[in-house]
Parts: sequence; structure tokens; C-alpha cells
Amino acid sequence: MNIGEVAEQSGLPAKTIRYYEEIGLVRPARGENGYRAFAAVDVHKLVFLARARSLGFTIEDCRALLALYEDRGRASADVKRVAQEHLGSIERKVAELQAMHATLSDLVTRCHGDDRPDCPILEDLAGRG
Amino acid sequence: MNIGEVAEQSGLPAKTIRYYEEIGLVRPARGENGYRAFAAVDVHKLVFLARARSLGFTIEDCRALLALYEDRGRASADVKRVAQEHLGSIERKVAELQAMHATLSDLVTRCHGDDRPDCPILEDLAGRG
DNA sequence: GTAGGCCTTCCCATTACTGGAAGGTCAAGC
DNA sequence: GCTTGACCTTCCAGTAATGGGAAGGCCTAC
Repeated sequence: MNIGEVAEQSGLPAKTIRYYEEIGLVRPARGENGYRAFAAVDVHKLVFLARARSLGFTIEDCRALLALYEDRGRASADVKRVAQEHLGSIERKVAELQAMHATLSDLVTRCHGDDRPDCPILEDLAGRG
Repeated sequence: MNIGEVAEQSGLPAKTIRYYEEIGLVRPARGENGYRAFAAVDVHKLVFLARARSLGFTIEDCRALLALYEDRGRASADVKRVAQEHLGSIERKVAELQAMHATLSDLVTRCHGDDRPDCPILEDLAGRG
């Protein structure tokens, strides 16, 4: 299977698939013409990667998860640990964003948003908030 | 004032201050020895930038906000618009993260996390969820 | 004069791609 | 057989916003 079809099936851009090969996440065979020849197992891996990335796992997380996926003797505890750490980082990011949002939406509410220059947003940024 | 002291006062690393100069956010004078010589106005700008960055504004947003900050004839509506767009992007990010969190925390709950290989997390990633 | 703590510039690395140039391959149509 | 266009290839460069570190100049204290 050529890269274009794999891209379609996995939902990943061809560029990204090439990148994943470059960093060793997949190792498709090559045809005589030099084209990548993807086997079913490669496509499965790419689908797996696409899904893991869409859940926000980093590439290195994906590498670890893929290794566990392929290890028939894995312990589910190892998978769970990776997922829980990622959940924690999501929670930290959400908290950070919500703090920003709270501050900023308060400032926005207090800004008249007219043609005059006085602005509580700028005043806050300037340290006079 | 030398960069070290400015770093301390603004809370920005010296590296970052040099970067901000490189991209034209600040333009400190230079002493005869080649050292950057920061005036009070430069420090104010850096404090402003540090605060804006901490609220998640991009560098380009910061550039725009700084220009408005320095424009005594600005309309507060212009400031408010930048802030509102940023609020929107924060909201989109939070929503995305929360969707990831919902999916992932469900999977984590369903994973036994023991020494056996069966794992709903991997099954989901593999597309059999 | 020398030790150390500043300062300078410069280049490389990060994350996870994305865009684009230059060129090889393949299948269809004439 | 030739052209056209859609594929495919590699390689280089850029993104956002820094961080790390090397090599070297400057400044103050002892």
C-alpha cells in the first residue's frame, strides 16, 4: 500500500507518516521503485498513533504505548501509569488555562471597549491593576 | 541598568529579554562597553510583556498590545478585541483538553492496572474501543 | 594580577510537524 | 512512443518561544 492510501486510512498526512518513519515509530518496507510499501501491521500502528496523538499523548508517550501494545506480555499497570501521568498533565494545563481565563474575562468585562483610551486590560498588564 | 537586574525586576530570564530585543519588542540603549543599558521605560515594557505572556498572549499579541499601550490615542475597543480573541482561543483549548480528559479518564477507570495484559486503553487506541 | 561574576554573540536543541523545491515513477490517453 | 498529471522520493527550512552552552570580553574585589 502506498503512502497516500495509508494517509487516507489512518487520517494522518503523508508528511506526518514520513516523519513517524524518520523517528522510528513505523518501519514500512520499500518497493523496487523506492516507494514505501505499507503492510497491514504498519497501518494498524499508524491508526494507533493517530488515536493516541488525538488524545494528546506526546510522541514519546506514543512510542512507549506502541511498545506496550506490541508486547503481548505487558502489564496493564504500565499502560495505566502512562495514561494517568498524561491525565495529570492535562489537568495541570486546564487549571492553568482556567486561571488565565478567569483573570482575562474579568478584565474584558471591565473594559468599555469604546473609542476612548482608558482600559483596565492595559492597566493590569502594566502592573497597575 | 544591566540585563541581570532587569531580569530580576521583570521576572524574565536574561535569555528571554535578549530574545525580545532580537524580535524588536524592546530596544535598550547600549553602553560604551557594549552592555545593554535599560531605561525605566524598557523595564516597564518588559514587566508588561511578562504579565501578558503569563496570561497566555502570543508574542504577536504582545506586540500589538504593547503598541496599543504606547498609543495614547488608542481605542479601548482595540485592546478588548485582542483580549476577546485570546479568550476564545483559551476556551477552545480548554474544551479540547476536557474532551481528551473525559475519554482518557473513562479508559483509565476501566483499566485494571494489574500485571495482566488486557487493557481497555490499548484496545481503544487500536480502534477496538 | 587574578579570580569570579557579570556581560556579549553565536549556534544548536526543543515539539511535532508543515511547506516547498527538485526530481523520479506510474497509469491513462492520444 | 509521448505527454500529462498524479503520485512518490529526498532534502532543506521554518514554525513558537525559549533554553543550553561555548567562547570570549569586561568589571570589581582582593
